[in-house]
Formats: sequence, structure tokens, C-alpha cells
Amino acid sequence: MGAGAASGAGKAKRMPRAVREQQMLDAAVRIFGRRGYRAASMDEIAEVAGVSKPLVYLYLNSKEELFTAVIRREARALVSAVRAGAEPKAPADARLWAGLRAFFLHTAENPDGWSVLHRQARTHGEPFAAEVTVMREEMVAFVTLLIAAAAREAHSSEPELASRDVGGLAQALVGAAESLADWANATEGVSAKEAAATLMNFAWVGLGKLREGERWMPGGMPGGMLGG
Amino acid sequence: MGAGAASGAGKAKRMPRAVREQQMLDAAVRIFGRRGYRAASMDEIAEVAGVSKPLVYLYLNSKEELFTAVIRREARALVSAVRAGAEPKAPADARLWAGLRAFFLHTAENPDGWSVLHRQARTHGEPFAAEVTVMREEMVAFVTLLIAAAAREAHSSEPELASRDVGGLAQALVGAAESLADWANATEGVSAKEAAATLMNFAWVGLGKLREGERWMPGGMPGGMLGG
Amino acid sequence: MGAGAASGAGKAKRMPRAVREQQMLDAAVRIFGRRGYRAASMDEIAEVAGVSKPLVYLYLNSKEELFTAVIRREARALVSAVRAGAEPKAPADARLWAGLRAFFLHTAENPDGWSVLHRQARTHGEPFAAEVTVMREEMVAFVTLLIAAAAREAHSSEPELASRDVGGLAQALVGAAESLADWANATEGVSAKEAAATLMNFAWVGLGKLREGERWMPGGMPGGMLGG
Amino acid sequence: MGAGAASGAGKAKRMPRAVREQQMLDAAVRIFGRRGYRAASMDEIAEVAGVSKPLVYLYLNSKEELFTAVIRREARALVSAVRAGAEPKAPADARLWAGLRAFFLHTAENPDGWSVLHRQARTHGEPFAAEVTVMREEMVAFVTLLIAAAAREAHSSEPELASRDVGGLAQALVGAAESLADWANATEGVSAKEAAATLMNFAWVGLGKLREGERWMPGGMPGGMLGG
DNA sequence: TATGAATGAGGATTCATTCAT
DNA sequence: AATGAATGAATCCTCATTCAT
Repeated sequence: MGAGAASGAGKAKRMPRAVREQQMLDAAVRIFGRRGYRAASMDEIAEVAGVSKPLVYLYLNSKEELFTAVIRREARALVSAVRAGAEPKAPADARLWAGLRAFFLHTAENPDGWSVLHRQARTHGEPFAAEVTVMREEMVAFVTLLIAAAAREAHSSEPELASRDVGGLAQALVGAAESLADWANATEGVSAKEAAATLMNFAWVGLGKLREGERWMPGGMPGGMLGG
Repeated sequence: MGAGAASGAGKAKRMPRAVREQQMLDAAVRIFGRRGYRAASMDEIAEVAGVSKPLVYLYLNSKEELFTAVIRREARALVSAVRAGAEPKAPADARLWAGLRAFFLHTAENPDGWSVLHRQARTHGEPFAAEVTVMREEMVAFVTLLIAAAAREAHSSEPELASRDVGGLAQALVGAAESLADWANATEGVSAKEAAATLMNFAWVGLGKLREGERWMPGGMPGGMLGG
Repeated sequence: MGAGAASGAGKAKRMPRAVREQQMLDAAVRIFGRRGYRAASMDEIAEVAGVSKPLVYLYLNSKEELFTAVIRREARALVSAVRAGAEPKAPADARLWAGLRAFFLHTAENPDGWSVLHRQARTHGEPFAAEVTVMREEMVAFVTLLIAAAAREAHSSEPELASRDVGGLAQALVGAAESLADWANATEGVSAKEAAATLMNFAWVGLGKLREGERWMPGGMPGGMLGG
Repeated sequence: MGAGAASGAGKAKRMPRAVREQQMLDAAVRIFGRRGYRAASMDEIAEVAGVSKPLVYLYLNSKEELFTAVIRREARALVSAVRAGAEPKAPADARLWAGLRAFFLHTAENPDGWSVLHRQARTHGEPFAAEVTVMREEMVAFVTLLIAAAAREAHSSEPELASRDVGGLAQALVGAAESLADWANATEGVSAKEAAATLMNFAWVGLGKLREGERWMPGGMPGGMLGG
């Protein structure tokens, strides 16, 4: 009780607000992530946090605000993780690779937080979905940026990819990443690195060819793009 | 109101069980899709269905069974739609294209059903998630099959894609499709066809190159794959 | 389907009212006896009776009336059984013995009916308890009569048992019989005859001595009645 | 309303859990005893207890547990009352007499509790019946013990009563007592003491004679046991 | 004679939230 | 800084009962 903050789930009483708040958010992430917003009960959250219910209300006001706080904290953590991986001066492909690795690693290490962001928050009405949308747009913007950077680095003579195409591609990439994160979390023996590699290969190679002007078209060129 | 049965959404009483059941499922898809499993109330479902609550219980037994019935009906409908698009004898790329188009069309036309399948069912515990997993695996299998078929049709001399790669790719593709479906649903002015095209381009081109042996590797070939 | 009434649980349609009614009462005895009045559902009764619910209402009007009808039928059956055993001209002890035997036999053979009379009917409010009270009073009266008859037959010179005493004794006897019926029903290997013998021994012997003027008194005669 | 805490059944708020719990149990005994398990509503119990329904659930968890708690409390109270009356060193007849008096007094003073134990608990399925069976067996054991003690005290030379006989007798006695308790409760002007005396006379005298070897037998000794 | 379709009313249980200390 | 005591408002589900045929 002298110097040093208590950490862990001990039954320490009378600790500073900031610490208590984090304990509550930790508990909330866990419960919300596992049970979902509606099924999570303030009772259980308070119990897991090791405090009384009124204290949760004193600090976080309501279930809705608590959930929002959780979403924000987790979103910030994920975005930070992804950003932290990418050195600003590295080439675009290296940055994408680093970002993907960080993404899969973070989601694998924080399954409850990932569940809150990817499943729960988007599943329950407007106050929350918006919160995640903001984060997702940051992600999409990040990827869009990298695609553009890649194009610049290639200083190719081919026409730019239309910005609408870029938007769709970024969406698809982020969606694929999200889906793979779930898959990696659920599938025994699929590591974050493998998931990242799978996606990177797929994305980068396809992206390159697209830039070279190849397209698939209904009716297709005979022999198709698969032909040798 | 003389002769002739009322048809349409009117307040007709006393209709055969099968009909009433579909009305209930329609209402349930809507409410579950918009509110989520927990937040949806049997009261509201009954009201929207235009019947009393006891009748809902008489026919569908419990909230859980009702939700399961909804999931099954919607899953079946989606799978059928996707399958219906693809002529069995067409080349693999045409079949994938048709499947994607059907997928985006169906999800766009049945946003509530899509929400139930993609968001709600997977968000709430084991009885339901499993139900969707079955469907999703059907989808992944379908895509995996097409990738393999594409390879065969190309009768190229290059080595087969490793089956692990194929698994990851199929996952990524399905995930990207799911994500794009949400995006198309939420974004004004993005049609199902465009979404399908974006993904098809991305997927098919990348796939072709992958089969040709191109890979992205950490550390990368200088100049990257984007270079001309 | 030709001549002869269908009996048993078959699915015969269109049978005379009297028969259908008995089927319903049979089902009702069973369900009421096992579940209790409140827990028994008209649904289950109708199902066990092999008819639709509206028919039960058509014939028996309401749950309350149905239960009353059941009580009456079972009460009548039990009283008849007890009376049937006792030849009017036999000596009092023989008649009591015969009555007891019949009682224990009937309750053993109709556990559901006995449950309805002894447990369920008396447990649920006034309309029903009264119904059983009538029957019980008949029983008590029967026993009272026998005690009196026994006294007459003994044409002893000792003073009559006070009528209040007789009342209490009859109550005690009937109560003991009821209790033993439950015990015999619940205890593996205790036959109706044994139960009857136990009670008869106990009752008749005690009765005899009481008539002879022996009494137990607080403070007791030293050595007590047990002394040799 | 000035200084001083309100005591009694007033609408005092905020009292310690233990107190509130007893109030709830008091209310529950009353409602369960009068209406029966199924017909009793948690709403009414809460109202009679002077609290809100959620508080009842907070403290007693469910209707089932509440009923069980009630049964246990009442059973314990009855057994204690019966035991308290009997001085361990007194002769067997005095102990039986004291026990009977206490029994009839307690049941007369707690008709709702007695109803719960004797009627309601035994009428509704297994979780509850078992609870009472335990208590009843304690009673039977108590009586059995006294019969045996009586035999010892008499140190007579006659053969012991067979243990099976003793079992049946104890059952009959307890059953008779239960039945008389109902009768005394229902009949204006029958006091606990009178009920006890009636039974004591009947039981003790009969018991004595039985020990002396008298028996009633089918076919009987001519003239019967009633004869002088 | 017989039933498929339908409901009003009520009951157990849970939950987010607030007082009073 | 922290909590034991307490509740209004839903929510799921069941049941006795009735129409219309």
C-alpha cells in the first residue's frame, strides 16, 4: 500500500478515480464483448470490476455512456496499434504490411475488444454504430492513402485508378481484413502473421495488375485472365 | 366487402396456419434485423405481424425458435439466390460473377434479412451463430470450388495453389463480399452491380496472378509489384 | 366400426356424448391428480382425452365445473366401494373391517382419484373443498354409526361414550385411514390388507378398552396403562 | 412521527435485510397457506410484505426458493414446538402428551403455516414434498421412539411389538394427529387440549392393550372385543 | 358432433437506475 | 470515495376461453 499502484483484480479499496475507471472499462469490455450490449448486465460488470453498482453509475453515468466509453477506448487502441506499426517513411507496401500485421495481432490479443468493435457496436442502434463508423473510416482512409501512395511510388504512365474504384477497393480490403480477423480468432492454428500474409498477397498482387489496366468483364475475354 | 377475399396486408382474420406463419416470419425478420435479438420484443413482432402474441407462441414456440426459424428461412433464401444465378455449365468466372451479382442484389433487396444473417445471428450466442456458420461454410465451399474450377479451366502448367492458400482466399473473398454488401446498402448511389464488379475485378485479377506464381514478400522485391 | 362401442384410447370419432364425457373425466382425473388443479392445463386434458379443447368446453363448460365433476365422480366411486364391502347385517366389527379393506383397496387402485380427493380438492379454495367435505362427512358418519352399533351389540352396562368423544374418535379414525392410504401407496411392499389390519387392530382394541372406561389422564395413574 | 423509529407493521423503509426477509416470509406463509403454491402470486406476496417485487427476488431468488424457505421455516418451528414441550426425562406417556398438546397448539396458532406444511407442500411436486417428508419422518421417529420407550418402561414380559407394527402405528398416529389438527382448526369450539386428549386416550389405551397381546382378527372372536 | 384459429389477461422474472448514508 | 437498500418498467411466456365453420 505504500508506493506503486495496485494492479490486478485485488480487492483494494479507495483508489484514485482514474484507476477505478479503467478497471470498470476492463470489466465492461469483457462483458460487453462476450454477452453483447443488451445481454450484458450492469450487475455483472460491477461485480467483475470489483465495485458496487452505484460507483459505476457515479463514474460512467449510464449503460449507454459506459458502452460508448468502451467503444472509444477500444477503437483508439486499435487505430493506435495499426498506426504504430507503419513507419511513415517506408514504402507503401511495407506500411500496408506492417499495418495488417499489427491489426491481426491486436485483434488476436484483444478478442473481447475486437468483438465489441466489430460485432456488438455495429449491431446495436445508432448511438454506437456511428462511433465505430468513425474508426472504420479512419482505417479505410489509411488504406486509401496507401493505395494512392503506391501509385505515386510506381510513377507509372498508366491512368490513375478512378477514385471510386479506390474507395471500393479499400472497403473490400478492410472488410476482408475484418473477416479474416474473425477467422483467425476462431480457427485453431491460424496465426496473425499468416492471415496478414494471405491478405497482403491477394491485395497487393491484384492491386498491381489493376493498375496495369487489366480488368475482368462480363462475357470476358476468351481465355480469360486465368489463361497462361 | 361483398364477395371476394381480402388480399394484401389488410387486417384479414382467420387465415390458414401456413400463411400466418409466413406473416410472422416476415415481421420477425424486420424487427430482429433492425433491433437485434435481445432488443426485439415479441410484443412488437406480434403487432407488426398483425396477430396476438399467443398466436406467435402457438405457432413458433419461443423467441429462440422464432429467431432460429427466421435465420433458417433467410439463409436458405440467400443461398438459393446465389445458386440460382450460376448456370452449372458456364465457365468459372461467369459463375462467380453471376453469384456475386445475385448476392449483392439479394442483400440489397432484403436488408433486414441480411442484417439478421450477417449481424444479429452471429452476435448472439451459440444456438444461432452455428446456424449461420453452416450457411457461411456453404458459401465458402462454393467459392473454393470456383477457384479450383478456374484453375482447372486454365489447365496451366504452374503448380496448384496450396489448399491452405485457397482456404484463406475464399475466406477473404467472402468476407470482402459481406463487407461490401454492408457498404453498398449504407452508401447512397452504390448499386449491387458496381459492388459486384469491384470485387470481381479485384478478386479475379489477383487470383490469376497468384496462380502465375507472383507473390508479395516481406522485404519485397525492390520497386515492388506495382512497378511497370 | 360396425357394432360395439369403441373403448380404450383409440381415435374413434363421433361417439355418443356419455362415452366422450367419461373419456374426458378419465383424462381429467389423471391430469388433476398428478399436476394439481392449477398446474393442470385444459390443453393437456383435452389431448389426453383425445378430443379438441372446444369439445371439452362444450360438454363441461369450464375448468371449475370439470374439476367439480371429477371430484363428484371420484367421491361417489369411493363411497360406493366402501359401502359395497359392508354387509348391512354383519356385526359392526366385520363391517368396519370390510369397509377399511375396501377403502385401502380402492385408493390403491385409483391413486389419481385418491390424489384428487385427498390432496388436490382440499387444497384449492372453497368451491372444491366443500365437495369433499360432504364425502368425508359421509365417511365419518359411517364410522360413527359403526362405533355406536358396536356399543349396542355389546349391550354393556357401562355408560355410553359421550357423543363428542365419538365424534373425535371417528375423525381420528378417518384421518388415520387417510394417512395410512398415502403411506401404503407410497411405501413399496405395504399392501392394502396390511394397512387395514394395522388400523383395525389399533382402532378396535382401543375402542373396546375405552368403552370399558379406561382413560389416560395427565399425571397418569402410576404404572400407567402399559404396566403388566 | 417526530423522533423515534417506527415499529410494528407500518410502512417503514430501509430496514436491514434480515428483518425484511422475515417480513417476506411472513407474507409468503400467509399467501401460500391460503391460496396454494400455484395460485399464490409473487405480486400479492410482495404487496402483503410491503415491498416491491424485485426486492423479494433479490432476497429470495425465485418463487420456488421462496416456497422452500417458507416450508423450512415452518417445519423447523413446528418440530421445535413439539420438542420443546417434552421434557427428556419424563415418562413416555407424559412426553407424548406434551408433544401432542404442543402440536395441536402450534397448528391452531399458525393455521397458515400448518396449511403450507400439511396441504400445499405435499400437493405440489417433488422439490417441496421431499422437504416435508423429512419433517414428517422426524415426527414419526419421535413417536416411534416414545412407543418403544413406553414398552421399556413397562418392562413387561410380553413379546415386543414387531417393528413393522410399530411403523404402521406411528404412521397411523401421526396421520390421526394431522387429521385432528385440521378438524380442530375447522370446528368451532374444539380446543387443542381436547383434540390432544381425544387422541391420547385413543392411542395410549389401544397401545397398552396391543402390547398385552390383544388383537382383532378377521372372523373375530364371537362377541367381538367390545363385549364385556 | 366436432375443430382449427384466435385472444385477453395475468404471472414469473430481470434490469437499469436511484436514494440515503 | 463508496455502498446496502429499494423500485418502475419491461419482457417472455402460459392459460382459460371463445368464434366461425
